[in-house]
This record gives sequence, C-alpha cells and structure tokens, in this order.
Amino acid sequence: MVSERLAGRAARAGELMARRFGALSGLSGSDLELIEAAARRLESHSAGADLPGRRILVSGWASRRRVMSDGARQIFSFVLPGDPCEGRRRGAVSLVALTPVETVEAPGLFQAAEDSLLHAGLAEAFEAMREEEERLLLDHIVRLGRLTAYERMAHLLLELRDRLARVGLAEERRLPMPLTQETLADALGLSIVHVNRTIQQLRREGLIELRSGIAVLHDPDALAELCAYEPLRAPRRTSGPAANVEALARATAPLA
Amino acid sequence: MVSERLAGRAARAGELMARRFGALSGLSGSDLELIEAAARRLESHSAGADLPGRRILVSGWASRRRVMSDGARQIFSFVLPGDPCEGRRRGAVSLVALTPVETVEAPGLFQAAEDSLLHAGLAEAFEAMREEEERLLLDHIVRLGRLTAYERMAHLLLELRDRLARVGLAEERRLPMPLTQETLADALGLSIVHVNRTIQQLRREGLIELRSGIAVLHDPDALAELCAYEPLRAPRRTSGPAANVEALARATAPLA
DNA sequence: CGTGATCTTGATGCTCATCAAGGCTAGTGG
DNA sequence: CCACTAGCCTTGATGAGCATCAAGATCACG
Repeated sequence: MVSERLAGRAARAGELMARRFGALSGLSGSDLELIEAAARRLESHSAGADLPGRRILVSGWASRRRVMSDGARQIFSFVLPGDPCEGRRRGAVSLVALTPVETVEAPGLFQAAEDSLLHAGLAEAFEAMREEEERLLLDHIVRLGRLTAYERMAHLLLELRDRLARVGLAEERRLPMPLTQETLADALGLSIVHVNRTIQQLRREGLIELRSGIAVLHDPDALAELCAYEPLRAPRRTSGPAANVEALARATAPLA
Repeated sequence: MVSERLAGRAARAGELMARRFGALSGLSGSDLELIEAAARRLESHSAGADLPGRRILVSGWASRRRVMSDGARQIFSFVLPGDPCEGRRRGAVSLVALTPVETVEAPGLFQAAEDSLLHAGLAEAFEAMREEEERLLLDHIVRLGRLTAYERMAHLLLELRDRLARVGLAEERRLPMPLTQETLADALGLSIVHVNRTIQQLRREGLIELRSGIAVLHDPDALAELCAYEPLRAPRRTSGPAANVEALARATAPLA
C-alpha cells in the first residue's frame, strides 16, 4: 500500500536524522518529537532539480555549486543524506539535486536549533554541522590549491566514505558513487578527460574500483597515505545516541 | 605622550569597527558603547605571531591557513582590519599575523552578537560578517578550481581592494599590499616563481603596478572583466551609519 | 658592509586542458 | 526486433600552463 510505503520512508528519514544529529549531541525527547514530525513532511525532487533551502536532505545526493559567466561550473560541496541544505541565501550558490532526492521541510528544526535553552541538543547538533560544513570547505580549498588530480580524487573518495559511513550508508571499503565523471570534474577543478585518466590510474594501481554506481576502496590506508587525508573528528557525545535512534524507530515505525 | 598615542589608536580602532559593523546594520547607542569599550582593549602582535581567537583585528593583515604534513601551506583567507578572527576552534586552522597587527579583545561584542533581542544591530552585523566569510571562501574555491594564475591574481587584488575600501583603507585604484610573493603563492595555490611571472605579465600589460607595499590598479574594469569578478554586494542599511561613526569618534576621541 | 629575506630570470619537463573521435549502454519510436 | 538517439565513458595526439631546479640581483637592516 502506498501509505505504508510512505510511512516506511518517513521512518527511515527519522532514523537517519536521529543518527546524524544524535551523533553530535544528546537529543531530548522533545528533540526526537520534532525530528519525527519533520520526517513526515517528505518531499521528492528529481535529479537536476533546484532545491529550496531550509530543509534536510534525507535521501539522494545534491551539490552546492556556482555557474560562471563562461559556463564553467564549480561544485563547492556535496550534500549527503542527513545534511541540512541552506539554499540560495548565501553567496551566489545554487543547490542542485544530483540524483533523485528526498528532503523534509523542517522549519521546526531550524527554529528549535536557534533556541539553545529549550533545545540544547538540537542547537548543539546544528552548530556542529555548521562547523563541519566550514571544515569541509577548507578541506576542499586544500584539495584544489595543493593536491594533484590523483591526490584530489583519493581525498574526495575518503571524505565521501566517512560522511556516508556515519549515517550507515557506506562501509569501510565500499560506498555508493552516483556521480558522473563530469560532476567529479566540476568539483575537483579538472577536465572530464583528466578525471577519467586519473580514475584509471587509481584502478591500475589496484587502489579503487568504480562501476555502476559503486566505489570500492581496496586499500583505504594507502589512499589516505597518498593524499595526507585527515579524517573528520569523532564527535563528542553527551549521551548515548544508539538508544535514542531505537526509540525513534519505534515511535516512527508504521503501526503494524 | 604615550597615553595620548594609545588613546588615539583606540579611537581609530573604534571608528573602524563602527564603520565596518555600521555598514551592515544600524547600531544602537549601547552597541556603540560596547564597541568603544572593546576598542580600549588593544593588543599588539608582531608579524608571524599566532593570534588568539574571538578578537577583532583593527590594524594590519592576518591569514587563516593550514600547514600540511609535507610543509606545503594553504592560506584560506586574509583577515583585514575590521574583521573578526575566529581562532583555532574550527577545522585545523591557524590564524597568523602577516604584518604587525593590533587586535581588540571583544568578549562583550561576541556575547552581545548572540543576543538578537538586546543587541539586534550587532547581532545582525556579526551574522552578515559570517555570511560574507563564507561567500569569500566560496569565491576562493572558484579562484582555485576554475581560474588561471593570471585570473586568480586579478581576482584577489580586486577582492582585497573592495574589502579595504569599505573601511577607508583603499581607493578605487590604490591599495596597500604588504603580502610577499610567497604569501600570495600560498593563497593562490601557485609556486612563488609563477606568482612572480604572473605579476610581471599583469605589469607588462599595464594593468597593475606593485611596489614597496602599494598596489596600483591602472584599469580596475579591465581586471574585473578578465576574471569575471563579482563585487561583494552593497550591504543593506537600516539606519545611516555615517552619523553613528561620528558620534563614536566624539565619544572615543581623547579629551582635548 | 655583510647577511638574510625577497624578488627575478632561465632552462627543463611534468601535469593537465583541449580537440577529436570512437565505444558502450539504456531508453525510444518505428 | 531493430535502428536511432542521447548520455556517459574511453582513448590518442598535441600543446599550454605551471612546477621545479638553480643561480643571480636587489632590498632591508643591523
């Protein structure tokens, strides 16, 4: 039944957000209620669509990018499930879906996140996500300014793996890879052709495998070594989030 | 007398902050008092010093940078007079003075900036500065990802001119330029040698002049054209800041 | 007047962009 | 079922852009 499938998707959206936010701070019961409420306000967008701001991405991949006057594109960051997407507002940026995506409208969450008294947990989580967003921009600047094409590709793959893994969407050596080589080129400041040759070099050396939407990192340590990759810091925890995730799963699950 | 010179510097620091913040929002009397109080807490640092965070830079230039394991450096942004400097805290960054600098310790300002009820003006100004900081990071990503060395140099010069001009430290075709070619290379992701050759090309073509700490932009329009430079948006004004600056100047000036 | 930092210049070659063309796959309409 | 198309991936050839190495010139300063 359609409504059951919808409820299932909402439940997964809620779990995802609880996992992402809960890893950054302890969430109270009312925080979880807000998350649950947000999870029910699902909206789908097709690949290539411009996304509105002030939402949370819950499935699919998006990009923050700018298109220059001569048509050249630069991708600033990838938005992955669990990430908030601050649309337009800031600095001549557009938010574009790279795959079919689902978002939830979350005015309650964004508002609560400003209230560090009533919703200390959510506020802390959102602040942590803002900080991380900046950290990722800085890492991207280093990639573009100081790494070779070969290093850039390895570095980006590791970053994506880490960000996906912490919301349960990647394993240590395997991650979904829906990006076309053109999109990778737009992010890494390279030409499509050179992205292709760079991937082949990594393949030839047995470091990665890329096929049909899946990337396999055969030797993550070697990859990290060659590009001096620094993993994102493990977040501090003020309470055990695992239990919370389960509580939310129970709360949001479709009634049997 | 020493104390008079100090008072003069504090007065200039206050005017600078009032001009920068006031251009971003209307400042109340109590906002100006906070600024004045902060301006009296001057501290000097010599070139090369690591700067502490949560301060406002009031004279000199600083950089936010990261040093990689192989010794390569990447500068993320330049901190100019009037800019807040958020030290360490975020994302493996260090804040380093590039010239002798003066900062003011401003716990009151940072605290007030969080209180959007009592200090709406300051809060709005700080929020605008945060947004602009991100905008500048994105511009830097475009420079590194999609512009040639020649374009990068032109783009950076224009950005620095605009940011300095609005606090009265640059003219349309003239700005202080205390950066060494090595520092420019660290920012633009180039080798020192190539920075040198790039500057010479711009010189040969009559676009710029660089000597003894001063940069002259002979044809700013041509420079903007060649790198598709987009000026920072003119800030909205909720009240006339000019009057406020004068009020503060009177308030902070050493008694005759 | 020497000493270190900064700027400048030349020579050489790697990295990457560009142009051009061909192949592979999935979806579309006859 | 078979062209036909459109997107994406792949490959080769060529040259521009930039790094690197090395050395000399200039400047700032004690």
